[in-house]
Amino acid sequence: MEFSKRQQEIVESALSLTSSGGLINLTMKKLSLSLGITEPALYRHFSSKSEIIKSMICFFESLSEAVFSRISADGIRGLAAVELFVKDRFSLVVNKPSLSKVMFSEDQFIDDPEYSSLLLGMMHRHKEHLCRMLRESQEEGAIRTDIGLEMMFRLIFGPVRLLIKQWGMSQQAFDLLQVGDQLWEDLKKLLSVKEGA
Amino acid sequence: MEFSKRQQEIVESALSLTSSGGLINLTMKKLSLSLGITEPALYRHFSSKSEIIKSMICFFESLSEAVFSRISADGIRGLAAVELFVKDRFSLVVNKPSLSKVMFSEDQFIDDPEYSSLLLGMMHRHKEHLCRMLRESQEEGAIRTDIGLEMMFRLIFGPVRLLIKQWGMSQQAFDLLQVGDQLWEDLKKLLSVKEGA
Amino acid sequence: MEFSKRQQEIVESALSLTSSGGLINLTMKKLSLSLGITEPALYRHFSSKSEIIKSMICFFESLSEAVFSRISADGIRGLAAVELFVKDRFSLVVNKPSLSKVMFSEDQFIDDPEYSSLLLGMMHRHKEHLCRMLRESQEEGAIRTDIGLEMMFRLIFGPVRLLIKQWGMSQQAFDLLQVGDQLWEDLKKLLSVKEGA
Amino acid sequence: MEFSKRQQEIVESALSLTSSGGLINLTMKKLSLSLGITEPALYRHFSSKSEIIKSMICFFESLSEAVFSRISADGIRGLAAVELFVKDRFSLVVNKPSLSKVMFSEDQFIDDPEYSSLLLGMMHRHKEHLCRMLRESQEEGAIRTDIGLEMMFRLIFGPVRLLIKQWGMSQQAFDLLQVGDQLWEDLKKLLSVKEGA
DNA sequence: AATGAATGAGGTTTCATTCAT
DNA sequence: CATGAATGAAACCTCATTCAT
Repeated sequence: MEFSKRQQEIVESALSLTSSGGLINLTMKKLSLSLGITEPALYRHFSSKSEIIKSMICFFESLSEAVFSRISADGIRGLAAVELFVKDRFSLVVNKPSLSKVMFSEDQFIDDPEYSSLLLGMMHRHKEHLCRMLRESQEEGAIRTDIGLEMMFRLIFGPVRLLIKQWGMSQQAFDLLQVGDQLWEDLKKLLSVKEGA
Repeated sequence: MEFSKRQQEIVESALSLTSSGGLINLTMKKLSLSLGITEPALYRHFSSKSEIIKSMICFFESLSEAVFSRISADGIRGLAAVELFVKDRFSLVVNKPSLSKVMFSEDQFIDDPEYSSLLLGMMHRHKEHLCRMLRESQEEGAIRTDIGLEMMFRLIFGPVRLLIKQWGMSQQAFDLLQVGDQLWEDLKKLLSVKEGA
Repeated sequence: MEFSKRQQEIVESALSLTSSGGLINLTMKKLSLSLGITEPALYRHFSSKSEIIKSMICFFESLSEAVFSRISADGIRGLAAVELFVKDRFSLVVNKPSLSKVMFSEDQFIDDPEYSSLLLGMMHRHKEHLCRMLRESQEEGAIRTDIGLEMMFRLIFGPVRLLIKQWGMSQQAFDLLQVGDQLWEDLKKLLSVKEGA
Repeated sequence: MEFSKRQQEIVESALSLTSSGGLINLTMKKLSLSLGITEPALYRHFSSKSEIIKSMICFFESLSEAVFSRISADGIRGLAAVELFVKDRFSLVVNKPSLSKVMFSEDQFIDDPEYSSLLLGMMHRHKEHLCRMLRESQEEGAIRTDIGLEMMFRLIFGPVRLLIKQWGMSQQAFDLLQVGDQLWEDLKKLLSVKEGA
């Protein structure tokens, strides 16, 4: 899925519009205005609004894949890898706050099965990556083994998602990186192997 | 905020439409069709679409408040109260699966400050209730005290929200009540006071 | 297929637009303007442009069916019935010249199978009616029997159609009723049983 | 009116598009796609869409003129010449079925006086050619003389046009060449000088 | 000879809403 | 309490065409 420069600009504008007002706010007219072109011009680059929305989703996928690849290339595994991914999510969102309102907003894409299948696929791949890392962590003895991998995934990424959403909804009222670090510390406390055991 | 019978029917239909296709799918035309009346008739009961949307949000609030009141009336406190609330969320959603797609979809309502302030208020009140319960739990010695209340709220409700979302997106592919029980068991493991301490 | 008064007005306006400029000239905007209403108002009466076009076709069908019924009710049969139908076509077109440009313009409706099947059905029913009349004529001994019914249908209605089209394309340059009478006289000459036989 | 090779390709593609879906289906975009080039490239060869449409009409004219020339060059006259022309129409259409849907579709070109005058001229020239042939036939005593030339033109070509249209609309459901031969036989029966006279 | 990018006009349709009845 | 008819605004998209390259 290669994007031309113009296509990238369009997807970025689309993300920006979506972040401020949801998918409802993403119209071809507003999109073209925000790019300083006319509506028909958009259709030179994407055959439909659908394609633009799907490209937004792919853009997320590519962001995540990039992190997974980097982590893998650096030979990082186990809990350290999970930590890197989690903290990358936070800094991603801090550097581009508009993402915080779109990144975990699967609901908005429910209406079209075209989108939801794309999203489900993406979520599934993320989960696979992370469950693998968590398995490595358990094998290393870094985290407790009395909780299933799927559940552990939820226990970690549920709070991460909620924190990012709170940050977005509060208009960035707190320091996400700092609270994010704290969350990770607390997660480690919870997930570490019980001392007495 | 009292609702007439007709108004309740309208809000229920609105929820149903929103759950299948998001807010984008909630139009006055579809709403009137699903109720077997005409569009102008809706305006007899609500002055605008906005009012209907806000009523949907209030409906959620009332559902939650009812649980909090019942819990309080029964004299239940602390971790037991949290458990009741969490499990109530699961059974709520199981009994009305359409709710699973609307309940934690704050994103869709971001666009209008009118809605987001309502939602923020609601989320804030929930959090207050739950943080109070968690404080009680800590005071009872039922859960660890090395984690802040706000963070503990996220650690519990992040996974709860994510699980419900997974269930909704997977087309109810698994037994939410059973996995929800397991989640609660695992949460108790994590949050219980460490034995060795 | 009952039409409300407003629907009839719309179909008439649509026919008028189509007659001057073909289907290409039939747009919802022009249609609404010619009726003095706005575009959305049209959608109260027809769910789509397609429905309007199909109603135009049905309108033709009803015109023809009315003639067939009248002929049948008057107990007219055989060649006299054919003559009545043919001459009715001419006076129909003379009284509403715009029809001459739409009546035999099946080509314009080719693009949508929805339309062409409607048209084919209509043409087929016409042919059935007329072939029956021609059979009666043969049985009465009014016309020759050395030519098949289908072919006789073409030999009669081919020229009728062509004459009407010539009249329409020439901007009504000649007296259609008079030339039409002449055509019928000539057709009778051709089709009458050969004297010498 | 000389056409470059590329221009011929364009006109052929235009005919093909028009035959499947009418003039409405003839857009510069589809035309360019079907030729594997871009839209602006079309403007290298034709200054406008109008010119392409007019070229389509001229293409028909040239097809007909070619037949008339050949007939004339072969020294064929009278009824034999008419027969040749009629049968040429049938085989033309059989060899390129798409033509059957465009050839007698004058309606689609009515909207623009630019086109209709071209068409009227062409139809007029055809009629002149054929009326001349018919006059020769009468003079030869091959056909009856109690019917005017113009009317005889209609009596012959009305059925020919209708047959071709029926063939096109029926998706080539019958053997046009065979039924066409039968039509010609029947026409000869009708037009031949009455035996008894 | 052809392309990539763009445009103004206009296409069909849907939106929330109003008003007379 | 409800309807039928209508509306202005805006939705997505396609049209023929142009222009710099």
